Amino acid sequence: MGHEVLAAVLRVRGASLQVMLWERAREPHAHRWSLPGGELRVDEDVESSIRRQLAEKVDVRQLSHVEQLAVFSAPDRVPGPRVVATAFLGLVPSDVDPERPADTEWHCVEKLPAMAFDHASIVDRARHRLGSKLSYTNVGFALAPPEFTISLLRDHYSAALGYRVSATNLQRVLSRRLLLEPTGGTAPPGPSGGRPAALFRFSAKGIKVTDPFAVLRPPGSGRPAGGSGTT
Amino acid sequence: MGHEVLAAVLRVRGASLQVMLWERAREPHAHRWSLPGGELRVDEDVESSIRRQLAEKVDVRQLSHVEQLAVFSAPDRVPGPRVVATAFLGLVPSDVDPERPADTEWHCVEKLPAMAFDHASIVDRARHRLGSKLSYTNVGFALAPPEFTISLLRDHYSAALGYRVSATNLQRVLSRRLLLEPTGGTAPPGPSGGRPAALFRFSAKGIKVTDPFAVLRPPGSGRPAGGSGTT
DNA sequence: CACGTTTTCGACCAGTAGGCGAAAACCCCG
DNA sequence: CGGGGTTTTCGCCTACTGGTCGAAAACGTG
Repeated sequence: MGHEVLAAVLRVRGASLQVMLWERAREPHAHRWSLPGGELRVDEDVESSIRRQLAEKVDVRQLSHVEQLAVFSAPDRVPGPRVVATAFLGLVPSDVDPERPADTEWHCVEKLPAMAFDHASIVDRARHRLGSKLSYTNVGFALAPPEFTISLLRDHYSAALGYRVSATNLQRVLSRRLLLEPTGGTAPPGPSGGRPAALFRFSAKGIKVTDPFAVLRPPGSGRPAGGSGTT
Repeated sequence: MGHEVLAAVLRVRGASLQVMLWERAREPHAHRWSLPGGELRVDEDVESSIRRQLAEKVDVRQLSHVEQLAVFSAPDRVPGPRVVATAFLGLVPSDVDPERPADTEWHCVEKLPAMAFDHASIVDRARHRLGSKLSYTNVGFALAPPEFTISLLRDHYSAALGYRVSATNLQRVLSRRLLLEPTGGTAPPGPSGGRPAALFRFSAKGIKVTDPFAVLRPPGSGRPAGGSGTT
């Protein structure tokens, strides 16, 4: 029974969320688009494996986030011999455009091309996971450059979530979690003028929220923003 | 490369959270305790597989919740040929005590016995996941009988979370999500008297929260308890 | 220098959870 | 049968959160 690793690598481009896809040259499912990945080797765990395989497509240093998504194991998910897949979610900041082989391209997740095997459902799962985690973790910073304006961050959140978010709110929420640190610099205003935006960076001093907030907290532990995220 | 499925099946007993373990009779790791599970067959997906394998230990109808946890894939996680494991989290209500084979026993998660392979870390992961999901989903009901008092529910939450929760708060939080439905009946008071507690059941009319709340919501969507849990 | 544009900030409101403390409902005992 | 102990239940208050709105700040352009 084979085991493969696959990754839905997402990034924000303009106002849309994109996923990195790879056009299959060979049968089965030739000319359909698939997720990067490949067979798990005997001497590596799944995370090492996906990082190794992604390195062929993008510079791994540019991957700002990698996490396990789920196992896809329907017996007939690929034709031929049985293959179980461990799927990952990967994120790339919006300021880098990694060199990539000619057979890979970024596609908007809203209108995916003809996808191979069950890869469309993996992309869906990745979108959903990203959307869920955006609000209660700090993975949002994995989508943005090291220095960014609140407007840019808002646009990224909007693209990933699929609905408009308010810059006022976003800034306040993140500030309360001590995640925003002003760099002092400002970004030049756009061609139509406007007040120059202040630049921020992600503050490592902040609350690192990996897991959801506990709604039911230990007694006397203050409020959510007081920092009760486990880890 | 082999693939196995394993489950950390948890339940609350009194004030402690327990996990179902199985004592290995054969080498390797004979007499150490391990999680139920076994090899994935070629004609089943991982979830079907874990349900089938758990059926040998407990009545599957008593499993109130099953979900994928993570893949454990360190090359040397088990001696001998490579085996990748898909781990699950399972929950059993506290009112049933399934008949079980003589070689399986419930152990308090606080003081686990000598565990086989990497199973201790899987139990840890399961505890952590349950704790996280308790507050923002309704998996809490999977730990309780179909009819329960608020005090019982509070005790279960306390056991699973590892800290005291207030019954007042718990009731209010769950009520706001429309998850509590009074049955009308009352439970007899304990041996030391006291006001009889009202019985509740889990209301299917309520907000089914599977994913975390969105802290940043679409505009004009009201408040968290207004029901913005995705799905 | 008035105007449009974009960012930033402050104020207000509704809703949420945490923390009491009092009242209700029961048992037991004298 | 009434008082004391026990447990549940309910109401009130506070702190804090996120959503919304509008005004002020800071820039370019005509």
